[in-house]
Amino acid sequence: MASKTVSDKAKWRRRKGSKTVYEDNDCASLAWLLNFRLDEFVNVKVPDDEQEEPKVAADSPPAAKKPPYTYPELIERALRENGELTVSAIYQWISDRFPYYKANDERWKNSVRHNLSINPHFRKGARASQGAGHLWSLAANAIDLLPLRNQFVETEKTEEVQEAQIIECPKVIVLDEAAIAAASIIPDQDLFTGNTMFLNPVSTEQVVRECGLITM
DNA sequence: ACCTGTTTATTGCTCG
DNA sequence: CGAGCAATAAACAGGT
Repeated sequence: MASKTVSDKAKWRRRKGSKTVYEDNDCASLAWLLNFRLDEFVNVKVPDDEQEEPKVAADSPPAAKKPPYTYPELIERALRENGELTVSAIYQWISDRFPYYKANDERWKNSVRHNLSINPHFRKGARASQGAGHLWSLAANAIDLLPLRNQFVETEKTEEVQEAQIIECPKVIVLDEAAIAAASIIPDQDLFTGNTMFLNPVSTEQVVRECGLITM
């Protein structure tokens, strides 16, 4: 909070680093999605079934620790449980379960909004019935990728295979991205809860076309 | 005015 | 050590 006395020049100088990752080229930007985001979800956080809240959440004492979940994970869980939520409902869900976020603190809410915006895992839906804001839902159900990632986690050796796919087979990336995008808007089943997620019925082809994923 | 959503910047941490 | 990511902060625009 305090240390924000940076000159504008410094700001402009900085902004190259991590941004280029998902802006500069289509395939690479999607590769990162496959590469780390799903990996995180599968790898660490989502235990077999409903372990739900970490021990902290159950009946946590005043000095609640920060949950070992990233914001995307928290949001994802909220959305998996509820399908579609408004931003404020997501706030509610998180603060209900994690006393750490009980405080009416603008910081973590800002982070939640930030994550919703920048993370392709989340998809902005229709406007909420009343008030400002939209309904948010999970974009990629990763129905194919989750098991895939599990394997990778289990056997580290296969990491090379994974890399090879991403680097050597752009088409795979394109198709995966199409699958992800399509999965987000086609009725599908949630891997963990079994919830059916209905959104706009759009064909994979259409998604591919509209996203400009067909290059040849 | 407030809430929501987007974007940019910065910092800290992890990993190769 | 550099690159990349998560978290955080903040500015800004649009909607109600």
